[in-house]
Amino acid sequence: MSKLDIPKSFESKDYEDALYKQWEASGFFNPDNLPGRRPNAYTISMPPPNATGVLHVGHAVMLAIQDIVIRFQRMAGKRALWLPGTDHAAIATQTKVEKLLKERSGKTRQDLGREKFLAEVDAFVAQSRSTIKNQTRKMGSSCDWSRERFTLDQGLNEAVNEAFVRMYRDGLIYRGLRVVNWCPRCHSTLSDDEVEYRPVRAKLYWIKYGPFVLATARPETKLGDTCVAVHPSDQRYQQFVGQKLMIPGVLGEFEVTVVADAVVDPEFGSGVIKVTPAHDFTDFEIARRHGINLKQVIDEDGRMMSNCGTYAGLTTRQCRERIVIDMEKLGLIEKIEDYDHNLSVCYRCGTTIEPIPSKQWFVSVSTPVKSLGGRSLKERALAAVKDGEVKIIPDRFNKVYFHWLENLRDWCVSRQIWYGHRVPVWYRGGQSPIANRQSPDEIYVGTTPPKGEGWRQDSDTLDTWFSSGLWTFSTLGWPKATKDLKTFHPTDFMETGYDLLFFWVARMIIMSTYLMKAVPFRQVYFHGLVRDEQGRKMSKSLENIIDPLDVIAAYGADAVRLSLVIGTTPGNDTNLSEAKIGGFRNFVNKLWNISRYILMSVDTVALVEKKPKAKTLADRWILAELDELIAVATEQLEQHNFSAAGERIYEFTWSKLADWYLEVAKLEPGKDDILLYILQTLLKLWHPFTPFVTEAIWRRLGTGELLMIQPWPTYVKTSVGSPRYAGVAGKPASVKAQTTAADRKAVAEFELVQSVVSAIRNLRAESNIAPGQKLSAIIIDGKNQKIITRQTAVIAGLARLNDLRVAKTSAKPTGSLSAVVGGFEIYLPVAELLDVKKETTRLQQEAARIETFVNHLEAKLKNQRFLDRAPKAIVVAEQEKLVLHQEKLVLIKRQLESLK
RNA sequence: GGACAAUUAGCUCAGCUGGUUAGAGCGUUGCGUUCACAUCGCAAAGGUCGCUGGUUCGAGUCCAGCAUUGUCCACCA
Repeated sequence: MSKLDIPKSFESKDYEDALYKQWEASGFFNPDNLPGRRPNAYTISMPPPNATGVLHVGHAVMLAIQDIVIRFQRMAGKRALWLPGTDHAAIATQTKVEKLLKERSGKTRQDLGREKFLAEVDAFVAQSRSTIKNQTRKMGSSCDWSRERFTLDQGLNEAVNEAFVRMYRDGLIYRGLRVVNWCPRCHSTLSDDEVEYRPVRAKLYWIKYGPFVLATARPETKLGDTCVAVHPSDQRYQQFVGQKLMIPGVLGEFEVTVVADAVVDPEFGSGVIKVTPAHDFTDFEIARRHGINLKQVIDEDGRMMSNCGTYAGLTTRQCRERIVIDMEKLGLIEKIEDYDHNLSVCYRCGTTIEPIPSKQWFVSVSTPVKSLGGRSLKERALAAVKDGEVKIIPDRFNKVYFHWLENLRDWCVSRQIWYGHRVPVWYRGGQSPIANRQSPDEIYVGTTPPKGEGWRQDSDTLDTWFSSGLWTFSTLGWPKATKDLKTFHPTDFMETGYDLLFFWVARMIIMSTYLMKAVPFRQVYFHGLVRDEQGRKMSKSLENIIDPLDVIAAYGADAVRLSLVIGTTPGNDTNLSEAKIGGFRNFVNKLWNISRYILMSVDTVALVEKKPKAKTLADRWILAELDELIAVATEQLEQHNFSAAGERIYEFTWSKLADWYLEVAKLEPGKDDILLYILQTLLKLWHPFTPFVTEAIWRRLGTGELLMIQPWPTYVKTSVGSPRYAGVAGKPASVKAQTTAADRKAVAEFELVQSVVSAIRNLRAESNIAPGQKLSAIIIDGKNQKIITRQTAVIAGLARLNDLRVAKTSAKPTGSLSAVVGGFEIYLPVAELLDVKKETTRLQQEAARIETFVNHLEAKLKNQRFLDRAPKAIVVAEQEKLVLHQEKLVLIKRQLESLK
C-alpha cells in the first residue's frame, strides 16, 4: 500500500463547491476557451427557469440531463456551449409581486402606478435570479455564465421589437376585436393554452325563450343575447329562420334574430341555442358569419355592465343567482338539471375566465408569407417536424404537435399586465372605444419610438412566450449578425418537460423558422414529470416535495443526478424517493472506494492512456468488457438513452470491476497499469453523470488537469446492422467494439470461471459452511481441463479453497457436496459435515428441474414444423442446449449415486 | 368524445427490430468484519409478464378487443 491518505468515504459536501469554483474559474464552461481544434460546435440553449422561482426537482432533471449531454460533447471534442438564462415569466412574476405587495402594505399595483410597481418587480427579480443561479451551480451545471441572458435584457428587448415589427410588416400581426379569454383578477387576456379546465358540478337551466325552450349553463348571458341559432336542416324550426323575434326577459322584451348555422347539434337539448356573441367563442363566430351585432354585458372586472339594469355591478355569479330567481317568478324556467361540465380558469391564479370582446394584437398563423415560400407560419412549423428538420424524442409527441398546430387559431399576444416587453406600437390621436371596429388612431409600429409630439406607446405588454419563442437566437445576439449566432445556431439539443410542447417548443419553431429561416434546434427531448414514490404529483399540500437542495446536501449532487436520470425514459413520468437517492449515494461511494483501492495499491500513480497488454485471462476479460462498455455507452449517449448508458456503466463498475476483477487483482499482482487504465477510462465515462466525485478522484492522479476537458475514451468500432430505422432523421447504425476471437474466448472462459466460483460459494452457503473455513475441492472434466488448470489460483482464491485438484475422470469422492456447472463436476469433500439427506434432496430437485427442461427441448426438437420453419441457427442452438443439459443430467445423477 | 402513455418479483422499473429456463436496484431471508468500501461482502427466496382472442414453428415482445390507472386535446348550449 502506498502512503496516500484517502478518506474512507466520499463526503460530497467537502468537495462540491470547491470543484465547481475550480471549473468555473478554469473558463472551460465557455467554448471559446476550450483547448484544441474544435471544428464543430454543439449548443444547448437552457430553458430559462422563471426568474421568481426556486429550483425544484423538475429543474433538477433538466439540469442533470443537459449537463450530461454538454459534458459528453465537450469531452468528445465539440465546441460545447450551454447557454443559461432566466425568464421574466410576466404573469407569474407580476402576480407574485402583487401578492407580496398586498401582504406587506395592503396596496395594489394601481395604488403604486406603473413605474413604481415595475421598480418593485425589478428589485424582487434581481434577488430571485441570483438565488436560482446559485442553485443551478449546486447541481454541477457546466453552463457558460459569461453568456447568461434574461428575457427582459436590453438586447432581448431589441430582438422582441424587431420580431414584432417584421411580423407586422409581413402582415402577420394585426390588431382586432375578438372575444378573448379574460382573467378578471389578472386583468389580462390569456392565450388559449393559458386556460385550464376544471370539472365542476353545475346546473343546466332549461328556459322558455319565446317560441323555444332551450338549455343554458349561464342564464346571466341572456342579457347579451342578440340571436338564436338552429341547425340548417332542422325541420322543426325552419319557419323561424331569418325572422326577428321579441323574447320576453327579466328586463322586458328584447329582439333576437333566428339564424341557421351548422355548428348547432340538432340532437343535443332542444336543438336551439341562444347566442351571446360578446361572451362566447362559438357565439362570436356565429354572429360574425351572419352579420349579427354583439352586445357586451360583462366588463373587465367580471361584473355586469350598466346596460344590465338592476343587475349592473353584480359579478356574473351573483347575477346568475338573481336572474334565475327573477326568471322563475316570471315563469320563464322550464326545469333545472344537475350538470357536470368543465369550467375555464386562469392557469396562473385559478380565477374563472370570462370571455369578453376586446381589441388585441394577434399573430396570424394562417396568412401566407412570401419569405416562407407562400406558406403560413403554421405550415412552415408543421413542415419542420414532418420533414425531419426537428426530431422530437420520443417521437410519439409528433402526433400531438401536428394536432395542435393543425388546429391552432390566431395567437393573441397582447397582455394587459405591466411586467414584460411593451408592444412596440405608438398611437397619436384619441383611442377608440373598445366595441368600435374603426380606430381613428394614427399608428406607428417600429423598433424605436417615432419622432414628433403626442405619441403614446401601447400600454399592453407581450405574451411572455412571444419573447421566449426567440430564446435560441435572441440569446446569441440576434437581430445583430454576431459571430455567436453564426457559430451556435441552430442549436443542437433542446431539452424540456413535455408540458412545454405547445407553450414554448412549438412557438420557438414558429419564430425561428420565420425569422431565422432555420429551425431553432435539431432535436428536442422531453423528460417526464417527477412524481413522489407513490406516483403522486409533488405538492405543498401533500407535503411530499423533494427539494433538490436538501437532498444534494444530504446525499450529494452526483447521487441526485443519477437518481433523476437512471430508471427514466423520455416522455414518461418518473417516481423519486429519498431511498432511491440514497442508493445512488451508496454507488458514488462505491466508485470512490474502487478508486481508493486502486490508487492506494499501485506503486506509482500515473496516467495510462493507452490500453495496456493483458497478461492473464482476467485481464483479457476485463479489457474486452471495457472496450464493449465504451462502445455501448458512447452509442447510448449519442442516442440520448441516458438511463441505458448509466446502467451499463454502473453494471461494469460494480458487478464486473469491483466484484470480480479487483478481487482477482488481489490474487494476481502486477496489474498497476491495467488498473490505472481502467480507472481513468471509467472516470471519463462517469464524468458526465457524476462530475463531482469523478473530478475529485481525477485530481488525485496529480496531473494538474481537469477531467472535464479530457478526451472521451475511444475504441475500435465495427458497425453492426444498417440504418434501417424509420425515424426521419435516421438512427445511426448500431455500434459495437471490435472484438477479436481471442477476446470473445477470454470472455467466455472467464465467465466459466465465475460460474465455478459461484457454484462453490453456493454449496458453502447452502450447507452453512462458514466463509472463513477453508475447504478443498476436486473438479472433474475431460474436455476443458486446461481452463480450470490455468485458473486454479484464481478459483481457489475467490472460492476460499486451500486445495484445488483437477482430475480427468470421476474418482467418485465420497462424503462430498457436489454440483455440475458448464460440464464440470465439482466436489467439495466435507466428510463429517455432510448432511447426506439434505444433499440428496438438493440434487434431486436440481435433477428434476433439468429433466423438465430437457423434456421441453426434446418435444420442441421433435416438432417437424419447428424444424422446418425456424431459422437453422435457432435449431442448432436448441440442439446444443439439449445435449448440454442431457450431459448435465447424467453428471448430477452420477453425483446422486455417489451419495448412496 | 378523441388521442397518447402505463399495466412485468412486496416496491420502483429494464427488457431494442418475436427465439437461452424473463432481468436490475431497493426491500426481505440466511451467513459474514479476508487489510477499498457495513454507504460493504457472499448466498438465497420471490413473477401463470392486466384480461380475452388472434398471427406464428415460437409471443412479455406483433395484431384486435376489453379492463384499470394516468396525461393531453376538444368541449354541446
